[in-house]
Amino acid sequence: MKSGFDAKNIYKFWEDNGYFGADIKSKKPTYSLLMPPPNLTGELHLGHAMQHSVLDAVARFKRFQGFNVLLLPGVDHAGIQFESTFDKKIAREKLSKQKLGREKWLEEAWKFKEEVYKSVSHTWRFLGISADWSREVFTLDEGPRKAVFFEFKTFWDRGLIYKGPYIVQWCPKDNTAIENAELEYEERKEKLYFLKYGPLTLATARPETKFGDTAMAVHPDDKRYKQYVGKEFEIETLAGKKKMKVVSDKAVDPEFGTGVIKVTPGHDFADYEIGKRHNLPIVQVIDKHGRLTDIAGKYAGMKVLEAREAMLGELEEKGILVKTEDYVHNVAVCERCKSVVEPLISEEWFVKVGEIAKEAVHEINSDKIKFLPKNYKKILVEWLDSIHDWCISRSLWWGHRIPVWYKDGEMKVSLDSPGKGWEQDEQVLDTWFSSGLWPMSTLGWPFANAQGEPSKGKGEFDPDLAKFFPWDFEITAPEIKYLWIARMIMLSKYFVDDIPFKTMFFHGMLRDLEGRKFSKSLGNGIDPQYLIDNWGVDATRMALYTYAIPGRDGRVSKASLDERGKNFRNFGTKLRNVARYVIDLKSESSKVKTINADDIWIEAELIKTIKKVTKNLESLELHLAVDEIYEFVWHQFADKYIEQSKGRRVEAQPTLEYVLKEVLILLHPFMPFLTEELYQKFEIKRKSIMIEDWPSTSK
RNA sequence: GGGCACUUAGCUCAGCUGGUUAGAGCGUCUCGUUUACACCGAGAAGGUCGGGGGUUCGAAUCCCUCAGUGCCCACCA
Repeated sequence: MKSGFDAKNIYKFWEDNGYFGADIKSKKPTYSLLMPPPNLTGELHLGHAMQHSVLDAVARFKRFQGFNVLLLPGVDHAGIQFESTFDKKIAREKLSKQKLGREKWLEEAWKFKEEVYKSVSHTWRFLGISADWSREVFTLDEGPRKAVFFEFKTFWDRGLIYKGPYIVQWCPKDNTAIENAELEYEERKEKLYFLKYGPLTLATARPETKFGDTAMAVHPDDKRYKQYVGKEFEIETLAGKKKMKVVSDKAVDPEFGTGVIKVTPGHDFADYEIGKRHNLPIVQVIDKHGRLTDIAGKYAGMKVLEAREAMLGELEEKGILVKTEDYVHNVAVCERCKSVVEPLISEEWFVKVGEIAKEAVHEINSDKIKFLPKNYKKILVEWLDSIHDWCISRSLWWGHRIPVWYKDGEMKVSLDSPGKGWEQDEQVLDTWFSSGLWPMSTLGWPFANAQGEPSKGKGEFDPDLAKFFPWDFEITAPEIKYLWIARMIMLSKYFVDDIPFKTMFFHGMLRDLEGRKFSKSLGNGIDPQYLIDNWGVDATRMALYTYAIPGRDGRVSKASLDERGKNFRNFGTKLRNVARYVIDLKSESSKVKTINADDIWIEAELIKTIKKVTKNLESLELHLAVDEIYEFVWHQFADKYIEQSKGRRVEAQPTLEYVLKEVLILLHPFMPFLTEELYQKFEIKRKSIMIEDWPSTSK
């Protein structure tokens, strides 16, 4: 290495020497790691820094062990999240979607994406991530675009995709349908209103949906109301009198409220089902902006909560509102923007995933995937067992546009425009529709062969897929286990008939001291760059590894991270001083090798440490590996052996050098920069510590 | 309502395929200006491993139970 030893130079030195690249022609055994693509909505956060550091440590370890390692990097376009971040940004510049128009908006969005990407990319290099940058993928790249089209086309041709008006969870703020898995529930203290409907009284939390009621329902076995079932009554509404039937349905809980419910098929999932069973009409009361429609008369245009407040007086006046009770229940909110979602009817695209999920369950139950922690196997199987059709359309602009074209009532599935006059579907595909293909689309699937034909699977025409798939290692946060992990397992099985990865590592969530997730809105985030600036990259990585335990959340604060950062910074200094003592200040080595009890002891301890660290790395318990090396270097090698060597320095020199060199290699996966710097001080050496061999214990 | 975790020193946490006096970092206290290092060294105090019960020669580690905390899923209007 020519110039100085700062991290930047070291990183460039590695990159220039091609140490990060995977070799498709290599005869060595393969070990592949897939980076979970971070969302391009801001800088990398601590969780990213942790998972990417883990990937890097494993990658470096496997290289030492002689594997042909592929660590493939990439980023995700993150549909809803990116779009709302970007819209907020342009709102500050007094711009909007309406003002810009789709084309211009997309143009600006891509510029913003590049901006954010730069910072992410910079942080990766700062962290020392040894990824194969020549293979980096963005989910909106041409490769994934074709993969997504292939996915859509295949589902379409096989009749698994359908479009139609269905009840969906609608986020009025993001203005798009979202999935159940994208919801959160918040406990709210609200009121339960008892309303008089003809001869019956019923309880509801949502009087504003009254305009959309098309029936009343009771439980079939409820003796109290048997006489009313099937009959029609005239009831008083705020928009005049209206005829309404009483139906019986087992979905009604006779214990709740009065045992009677109003059925609003347009704005409630359960009611929608009841409506289907009894052929009830659907009336839209709430529009896609969360406001009441014209049918609500003078309440039209009001937001849901406003309308609810506003209509209470009139309800009471007309004697419809009988009483109110305090009521605590869970309200569904959008996971991204936290606004209350409205179930409503919308024209959306769906995939029938039942059979695909079944196959995925078989795959998981065959234990070909090792889950860490292992209880995630059960968690995923349970979710897949009760899966419902996947709503894949989003009313957004940022994403893969639905590859369907219309002209004169005709419709065509095509990647690009079929010709003049064809209009493309306005909607884009759910982000996870493309992310679910990540394990394959990153390897060139499905058009990897020379003929440009879709591949049938891991065949001879897909050299990358054949070589690196399934991935040996994948890591992620537990929060996207259904959205992403389950989808990858389903889609891999369906399209290439295999598992996507052999080991699936779910790390814990880093939380603040109150146990809350880190989020921009809470402002409790800790920037990894802050830690790097204060304690250095290597120390930051070490601190993060102590939290990288499968399935265990970690509570951290700036202070607690500073504490660990400082500790490992000190450890780095310790190691630097050890190296100074051993190498810089070395006296002549003894020609005759004399071994005493101390030498035998330290070598035995070293062997023990190598064994433990190797085992811990194999089992992906990085926190234990870090602990072992720390203990050995500081308290055995430095405090004991080096202290005792001072009286017999010349004799001890070969052992000092031997142990130090082994230690540097053991530590390199975790502290790559410092170990490379110190390694370069040895006179007889390979060009880089990265091309050393993992210490052997057979000595 | 269902499921899954967690509860170990003042703080944040390791350890848990059962086995010598239960560990780390930080914090606290005592001592130390030795020629790698004060971003240091030597040493000390501090825990009935949430409560109770069981299995065992032996349990922080396995089983049952209770309590508290957290997370996930479902969701009743």
